[in-house]
Amino acid sequence: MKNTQNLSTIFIIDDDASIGNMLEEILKKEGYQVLRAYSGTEALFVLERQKPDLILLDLMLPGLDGREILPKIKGIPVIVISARAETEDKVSLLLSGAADYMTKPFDTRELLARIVVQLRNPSVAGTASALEFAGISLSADTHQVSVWGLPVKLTRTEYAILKLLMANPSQVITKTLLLERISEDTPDCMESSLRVHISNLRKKLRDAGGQDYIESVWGIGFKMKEIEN
Amino acid sequence: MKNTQNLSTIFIIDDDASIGNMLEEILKKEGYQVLRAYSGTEALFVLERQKPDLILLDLMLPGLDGREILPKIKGIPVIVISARAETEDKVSLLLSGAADYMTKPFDTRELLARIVVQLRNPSVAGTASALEFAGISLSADTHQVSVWGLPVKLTRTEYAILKLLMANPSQVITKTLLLERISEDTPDCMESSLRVHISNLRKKLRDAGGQDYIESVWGIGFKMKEIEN
DNA sequence: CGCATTTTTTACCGGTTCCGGACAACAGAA
DNA sequence: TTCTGTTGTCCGGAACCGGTAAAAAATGCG
Repeated sequence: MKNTQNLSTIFIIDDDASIGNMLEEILKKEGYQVLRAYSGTEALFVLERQKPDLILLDLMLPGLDGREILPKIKGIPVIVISARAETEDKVSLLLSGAADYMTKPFDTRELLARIVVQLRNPSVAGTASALEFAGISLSADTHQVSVWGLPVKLTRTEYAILKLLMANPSQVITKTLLLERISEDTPDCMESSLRVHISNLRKKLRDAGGQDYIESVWGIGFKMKEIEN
Repeated sequence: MKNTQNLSTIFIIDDDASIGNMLEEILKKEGYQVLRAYSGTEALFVLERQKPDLILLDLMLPGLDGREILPKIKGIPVIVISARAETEDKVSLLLSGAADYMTKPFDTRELLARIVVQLRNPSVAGTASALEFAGISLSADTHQVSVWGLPVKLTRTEYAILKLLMANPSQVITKTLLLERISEDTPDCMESSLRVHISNLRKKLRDAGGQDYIESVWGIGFKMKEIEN
């Protein structure tokens, strides 16, 4: 069963033309859309305007190393392809955010299978465009939120928090997870800020909807309150 | 700081005791909760009552083959471990739903990294890490506990204790182990405190369920009481 | 540059939870 | 039984956490 309908876009980042061409050919034969980049800087440039569903990243790159661009990729699964077979390399790359690691030379059938595995994941691929929860509606494209029709003006952070909470209703979101998602690269110690943001968000929602929507779980984090009609 | 709170449960399905024991030891050292099963049928039986966060599945199993139980697992990532290195095996297993595939012998560091990759996934909305025992249900998602449907409000420590006890039902948990897991950053948290926590936990469960669920083993520790219907 | 908005820090309060001692109740050994 | 070590529970103080307001710092905008 091939992906003949749901053609996903795969981004090949590889300076080696021969391997890249072979991959492109195989992937296209499988019905995938293919993007190409031949250096790390080029890859980042492409990623600024396009959002592929999967990235095949060769580590040996001119200019920016693969290791350096991996942390800059967010929300897209990355399969690292490398000639290095040492465990240290695999471990460090996987822990740095890679979704999988294949050693050259590899069997293309296995690569194709592992690509399917990644694309099968409904994680970030289709970022839900609209969320709805007990009167709160949140649209991703317009970045607007309304409670029972009344528009509510939220700041960027408040919006991010609410989105994360509404994406997993009735599930506790850890404070650490919230902090990671909201302010990506601050080392630590803004747990107090989170409290303030939650407080402000609560207030705005309460002013618009008349009730408190966010529940705090002592010592753990926050969740959307279960509302019974 | 280490993730003391979010210890995930990993389910090892392997009939080979030596490999299984080694895995269990390593995983526990990493702070994971471990479940074991030694056959396919046993694995399915366990999965009816518990929902781990990840499954390590050895293909060579007595009775039900690993291939047969893989399709029955839904919503939990499965890392297949097998001695067969042929591409056909990898491909078929990956396409059948496996999240990853490791060939024996493998480097445990790589396995640990790949486990992290799977657990890192903002997992399927499905309820992971749910435990059920004689009317007590404990869900990791909502961080809530209920006895025969009645919600019980537990402290963070109480929750941790109960989770540890319920993860290994009818097995004595030593006081020292409980102390290690619960207050990771207190040098030697007094044993008297643990007694208090257990006492409070007992009281809350008793108030909701009408009976005492925790049994104390003189001089050793605690375990869940065996309850006959 | 000045101004407005947003984010972060700081401080404080009230409530929750934890700790560890005290002491009675209990189980096991002699 | 008596003695000894363990367990269950009560309790006060300490430490911690969460909510909010106000100030300070950072950011965006014209």
